[in-house]
Amino acid sequence: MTNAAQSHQCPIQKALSIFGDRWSLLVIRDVLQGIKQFDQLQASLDISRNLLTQRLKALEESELIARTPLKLNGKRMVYTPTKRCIDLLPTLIVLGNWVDKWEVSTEGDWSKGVDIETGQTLQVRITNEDGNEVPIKQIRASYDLTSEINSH
Amino acid sequence: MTNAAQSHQCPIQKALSIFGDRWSLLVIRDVLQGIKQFDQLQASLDISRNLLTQRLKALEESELIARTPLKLNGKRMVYTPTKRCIDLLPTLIVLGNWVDKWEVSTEGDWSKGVDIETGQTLQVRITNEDGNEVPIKQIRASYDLTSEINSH
DNA sequence: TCAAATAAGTTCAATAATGGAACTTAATGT
DNA sequence: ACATTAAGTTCCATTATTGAACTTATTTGA
Repeated sequence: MTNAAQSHQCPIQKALSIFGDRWSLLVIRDVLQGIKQFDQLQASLDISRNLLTQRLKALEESELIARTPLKLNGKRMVYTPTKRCIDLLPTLIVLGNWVDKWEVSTEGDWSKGVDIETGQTLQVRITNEDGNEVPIKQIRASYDLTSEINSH
Repeated sequence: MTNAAQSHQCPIQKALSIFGDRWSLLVIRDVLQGIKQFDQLQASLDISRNLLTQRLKALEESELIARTPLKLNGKRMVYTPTKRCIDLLPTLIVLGNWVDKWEVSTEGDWSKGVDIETGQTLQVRITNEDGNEVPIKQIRASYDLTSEINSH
């Protein structure tokens, strides 16, 4: 219980408090892919319906997903990503790139994002304020990782 | 149950199957920050000890964390990040940047990574193969998001 | 050297989260 | 009008997480 408070300030912790359960990020992925309706999400994810209801409600409250009637005052609903949700795309892309690099091929649609203009595969660069790429060994995460790198 | 198989091929799904529970990513964060011992991790995270045991074991099996005795044949253990774990840093940084952008300030150490050479804050760029930055609206995630962007 | 403190877990019972299946209610399509 | 589709809800079984006390071995310090 030494410094659990610190954890609470941490942005990673904050992010996990928003979509750090077993389903939310997959719901986000599907909504970003254009799946709009409850039953389609349920089928795509193979998630329990009551859980999907909960997750959608929570994501709506976090303003990551908007829930609007298909027709005015109708009961058929449509789920769409908000701007902040769309802004999670880079996160999903880096994560996808990591998996592609380190795990045996998963060959899904989501492997990498694609540049609409050129059709090219997207990459993620970590840069400093000068715009220069910073290699991982040169990153300090409030701790000097150069001493951490082992042989695995 | 339509295409749950598709989910299984997806790298996001794969990533979540490795560290997509409520604790693993925080364990990874702490280990990347240089926390090395069981009790220190437990105190920092305020996690139940038996769960921490489980998570460390799973992360070791996924080769994200190495568990080695502090002294040869000793019982005191040391947990360190593997290369693939260190390679998750960009993901953590993009995620942290997202939180910093969209959520009220959390002011933790982990806000952003830092370039050891210049001390500068790190940024994330999505680029195409030509090295040109690609704006989010120009990203296709197996679906054209330009039609998705709403007013939220 | 020997007792006290530290480290790394394990065990077990209580609580919370998730999963599965059937059910309700309203809107569509024919 | 009638069958079907869509969006949930309800309820129970299963699994995961939590909290606290307990074990075992290792250090540390008087």
